[in-house]
Amino acid sequence: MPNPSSTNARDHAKLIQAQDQFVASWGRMGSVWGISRTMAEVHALLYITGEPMCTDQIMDRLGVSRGNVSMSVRALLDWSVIEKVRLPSDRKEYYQAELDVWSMLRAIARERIKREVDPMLDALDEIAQLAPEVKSSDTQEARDLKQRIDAVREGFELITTLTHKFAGPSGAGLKTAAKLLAKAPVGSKRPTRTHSAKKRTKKNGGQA
Amino acid sequence: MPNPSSTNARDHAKLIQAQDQFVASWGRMGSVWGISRTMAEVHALLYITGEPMCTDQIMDRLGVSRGNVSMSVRALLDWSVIEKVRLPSDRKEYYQAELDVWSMLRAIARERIKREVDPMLDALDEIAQLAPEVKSSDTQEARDLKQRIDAVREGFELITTLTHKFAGPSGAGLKTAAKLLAKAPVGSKRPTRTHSAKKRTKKNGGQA
DNA sequence: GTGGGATTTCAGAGTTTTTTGAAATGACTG
DNA sequence: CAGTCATTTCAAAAAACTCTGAAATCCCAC
Repeated sequence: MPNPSSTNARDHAKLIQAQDQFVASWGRMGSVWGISRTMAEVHALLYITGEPMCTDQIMDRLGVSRGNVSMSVRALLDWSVIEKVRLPSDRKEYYQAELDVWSMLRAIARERIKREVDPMLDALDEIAQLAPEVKSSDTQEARDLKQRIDAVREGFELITTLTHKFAGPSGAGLKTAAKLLAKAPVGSKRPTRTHSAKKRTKKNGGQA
Repeated sequence: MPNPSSTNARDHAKLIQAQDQFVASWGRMGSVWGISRTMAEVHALLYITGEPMCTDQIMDRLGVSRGNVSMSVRALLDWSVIEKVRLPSDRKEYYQAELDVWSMLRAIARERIKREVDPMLDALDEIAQLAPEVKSSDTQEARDLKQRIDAVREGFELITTLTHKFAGPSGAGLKTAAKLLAKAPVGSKRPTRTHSAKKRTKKNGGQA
C-alpha cells in the first residue's frame, strides 16, 4: 500500500484489526449459543463492517470454505438477521446484515426459544398424556409428579409468551422490555407465596 | 417403597415411564443449553422424583458410568440446584434437587450469562482499546465501527444488569420479572392475538 | 438451447465434547 | 490403623459436531 497519508494507513490497519477481533469473539461465543463458529463469524463480519459482501469476500476474509459460507449464509437468512442485496454492477449475490443490534438480539432470543423451549413444551404435553391416568389411585407420588410437570410447563409457557410478546417478528420491544425491568423496583425478598398463575394453558398447535 | 396392589402396579409403571420421558427430554435439551446430556438427566431425575438418591441409584436408573455421575453431581452442586443429604441409615451421600422450578431457571440464566455474556463484554472492552485511536482521522468507517461496538456493548450490559438483578443469587425474582413484563402494555401494539396460534413444531431454522 | 459462472449439497475428514472405567484418593468403623 | 466402601480423577475411547472440497445443480445472458 502506498502512503497517501501515513496516519490514515495506520488507522486503517487498526480498524481491520478491531473488526477481526470482534469477529473472533463473536465466533467464539457462537459455539456457546448453539450456533456454529462460522455462522457466528459470518454474521459478525457483516454486522461490524456494515458492507454488503459476496461469498468470495467472506471466504477470503474468514478463511473458510465456500460450502461452509453457503450454509452459514443460508441459516442467517432463515433467521432473518441478514438479507440478500443485488448490486447492479455484479451478478453475484451480496449479503448485508441487519444493523440494529436489538433486532439481532431479538433474533437470537427468538431462535433459541424455538429450538429449546418449544420442543420441551411439546414433550411436556406428551408426558402429560401419560401422567393423568393416575388420577383414580392417586398416590402422593402421582400427584407430585403431575404437580412438578405442571410447574415446569407453566414456567416455560410464561417464557414463551414473553418472548413472543417482546422478541417476536413484530418486534416491538426487547429494548422496551429491558428498560421496563431496569427501572422497576426489584421487590425486596418478600416471599409472595402465591402460586397464582393458573392453568392458562395456551396450548399452541403442539403434538397430541 | 411403594406398595403396589395390582391396579397400582399398572399406574406405577406409567409413572415411571412418564418420569423417564421427562428425564429424556430434559437431557436432550441439555445439549442445547451447553450442559452435558448426563448432567441434565441427573438433574431431571432428581427434580422429577423429588427423592434423595445416591450415586448407585442414579447410575442404575440412567445407565451411565460412576465417573460421569460423580462429575455431573459435582457440577449441579456448584450451580446449587441440588444439595447433599445425609440419611442416618446409610453411609452414602444422597442428593436431592431444589424443588422450586424458578430457582432452577434462575440458575440456568445465571450460568449462561456467566459463560456467554460476560466473556463477550470483556472482549468488547479489549476491542474498544483498539478502536478509539481512530479518532483524529475519523473516516466514516471508523466512526461506524465505534458506534456499532458501543451498540453491542450497551445491549449486553443491559442484559447483564438485568440478570444480576432478577436472577442473581439473592434471587428475588425471575418470576417477578416475568410477571412484570406479562402485564406491561407492549409499546403501541394492542395485545391482540394476531399471531398467537403459531405452529410450535417447526423445523429448526436451517442450522447446519 | 448453450456456456460459464454462482450456489448448493453432502460424504468423508477433522475437531471438539462427552463418557467410560479403572486406579487413586478419601472417609468412616471396628 | 487396617479394612471396607464411597468418591474423585483422568487418560483414552466413543460420540457429536463442524468443516471441506469437489461434483451436481441452478441461473442468467447471449
